[in-house]
Amino acid sequence: MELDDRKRKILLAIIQNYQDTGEPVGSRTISKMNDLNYSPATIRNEMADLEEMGLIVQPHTSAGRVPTDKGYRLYVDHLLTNEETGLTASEGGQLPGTHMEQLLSKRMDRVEEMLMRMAQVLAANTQYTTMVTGPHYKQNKLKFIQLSAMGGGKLLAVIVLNGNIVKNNILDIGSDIGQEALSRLNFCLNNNLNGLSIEEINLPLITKIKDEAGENADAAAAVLDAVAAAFDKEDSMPVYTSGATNIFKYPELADNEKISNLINVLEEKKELGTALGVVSPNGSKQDIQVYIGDEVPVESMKDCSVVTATYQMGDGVQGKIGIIGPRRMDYQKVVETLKATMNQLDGIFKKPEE
Amino acid sequence: MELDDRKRKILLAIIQNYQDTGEPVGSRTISKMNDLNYSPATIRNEMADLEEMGLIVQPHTSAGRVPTDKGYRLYVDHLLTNEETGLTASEGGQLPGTHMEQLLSKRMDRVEEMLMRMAQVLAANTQYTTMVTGPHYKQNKLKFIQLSAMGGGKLLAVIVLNGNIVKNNILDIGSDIGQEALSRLNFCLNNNLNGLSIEEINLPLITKIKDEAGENADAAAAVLDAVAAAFDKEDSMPVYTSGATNIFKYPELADNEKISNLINVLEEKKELGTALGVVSPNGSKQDIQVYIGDEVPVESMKDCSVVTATYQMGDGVQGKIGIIGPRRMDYQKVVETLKATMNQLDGIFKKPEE
DNA sequence: GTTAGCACTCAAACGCATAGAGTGCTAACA
DNA sequence: TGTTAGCACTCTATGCGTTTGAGTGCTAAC
Repeated sequence: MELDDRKRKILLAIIQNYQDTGEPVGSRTISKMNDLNYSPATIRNEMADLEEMGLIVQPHTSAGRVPTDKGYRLYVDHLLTNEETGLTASEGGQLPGTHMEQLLSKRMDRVEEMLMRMAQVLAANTQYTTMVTGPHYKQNKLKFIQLSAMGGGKLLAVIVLNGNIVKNNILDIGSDIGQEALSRLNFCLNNNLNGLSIEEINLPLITKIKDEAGENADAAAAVLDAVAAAFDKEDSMPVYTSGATNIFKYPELADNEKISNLINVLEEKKELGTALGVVSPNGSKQDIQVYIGDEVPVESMKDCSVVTATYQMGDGVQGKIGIIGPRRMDYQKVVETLKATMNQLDGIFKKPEE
Repeated sequence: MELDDRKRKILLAIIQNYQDTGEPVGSRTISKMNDLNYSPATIRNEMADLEEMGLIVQPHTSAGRVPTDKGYRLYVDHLLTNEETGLTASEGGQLPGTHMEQLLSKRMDRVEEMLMRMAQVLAANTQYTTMVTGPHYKQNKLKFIQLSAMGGGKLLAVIVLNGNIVKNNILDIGSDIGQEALSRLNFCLNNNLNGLSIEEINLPLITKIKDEAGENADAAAAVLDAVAAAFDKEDSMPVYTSGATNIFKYPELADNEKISNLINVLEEKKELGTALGVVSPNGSKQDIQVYIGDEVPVESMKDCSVVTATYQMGDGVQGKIGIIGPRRMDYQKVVETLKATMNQLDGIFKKPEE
């Protein structure tokens, strides 16, 4: 069966109406809309066709129609490829970037705090739940290491990776090292390791470093362990969430067990990496992905939809932002908000780098 | 009216029964218990007295009795002052410290991760919600500062406070400083500041440092700002939570709006400091506090009870652990679990310090 | 002081009728 | 041939009266 123009219009009308109300949409409602001057009976015939095509369903025999995942997919694909469609602009309310602009222009030095705030603002603006991963490096390299004596046989190793990702490690090396020996060890490590990726730190190099370190070989080994840990991806991928309680606003998600599962995933931050998907190695700038219902790769989110975007921080550092809402999420608004946010982020991170 | 022994026994029986079931307790239920061989009518008379004393109430005329906050308070005070009361030991299930022992014996170097895990284990063991503050210093002092050049006019300032609390700050100072000048600045700052508390860094000292820094006075000022930020308490008090979804298990908290508010507070971590109370300056070792219902200082937790404990990490560093559950929380189990946890923490942090 | 008995209360559960939104089908119409 | 009015039918949600049962307070007897 063919999806002609009238059918498409009706599908769109159903989706829009369902987005607003959350209730199944009947033929009479559609027939009363301005641009569709047909009787309910005609609409009903078309609806029967749309149902046959798997784009809408009835929750029960005598109810209106609700879009299926397939129906939403059609709508979203249409939305993403063809920007200025017959869809009305996201109606009024808060302008997507209003608060965001002030927030981002502050240019906080603590990137993490900024990301947290960003999650909060996005959640408040969209009324959905937001998750943001910390910055993540494509192909990470060691910038430099700084060792300091802490007394009590402890050594502070500050490890800085490309993209200014800083990791602290307090190492217990048994006994204190003299100031001069520490300087030498510091120099030795930096001399041998700076600019290398984790793969380039191989056994011969490690042996060489231990040789050069002499009596402080143990300390050198401890620092190398810390370096390995600093490169560990899991570790360097914190996820910030905000607006988890927004899901209470959508009655179709109101099942207590489901809410509980979802909030649990958000709190324990276990599967959020999966939900956000992999950062595509050579992804385009605004790599916006939409997962609808069952398409979401996390079990407890299969009643929701998730929209993700990749942010670029210059210098090859990037991360992901995800917005979780009900299936009947306002995809248009969310996609627009994400695009605007990405643009602003780009502007801020590009300028001061030059 | 006097609270004689029989009345106390009946109150205890009501509390225990209500803890198990969450339902109002009737006179017949109490009368069937082993150690109270009285007819329901007798029990009813006593119950009427207990109600008059404000220790129990009826949710409605023809319902059983439920303990009031005042009733719980009596019970908890009794529990805390007089350890080995007629109360049966916390019955079976998971031995409080089982997993905790393995966890803590690992002695992770990353204290924060350990605290997060601790929150998780406590939540799993108790089936309540847990919050843990990061380590917090009573009267904090600067241990040392380490400056490193990062290129691009950026400076990495690593600030270490007493108790090995490490803060990173990337400072933008406009133009790079030469290696030698940086060494001098580093020495100057450490020479003047090490061992001082925030109050001791006063204007004359700041002027002196700027003088000594000479042309790098701006950079010195930036570092001093970073030091002030490092001392900022709000900033150094992360709160980890776990088991937020455990509240779904208790039907008396099942009101969606209340759950939403509570989870929101837990997620945004706003008022958790208030909920955990102030760390008492000269508190005893295991400073266990119980807040029942309306006693909890946070609005959205007034339907819950909160039990807090102070943990000591040696060297004057301490923090707070809080457990949030329904009013009918198993106070005995929670208090015991917390005490056991505190003891284990003490053992671990004391030993390697000597 | 304790207990049996009884009338009373109230929330929750149940059954049942009703309203109303919406459908599919058929037949008539342009 | 596409569109529409009309109608019988379906199914959920709502409201309402009834019943059930747990529990109480009071009184009178032990």
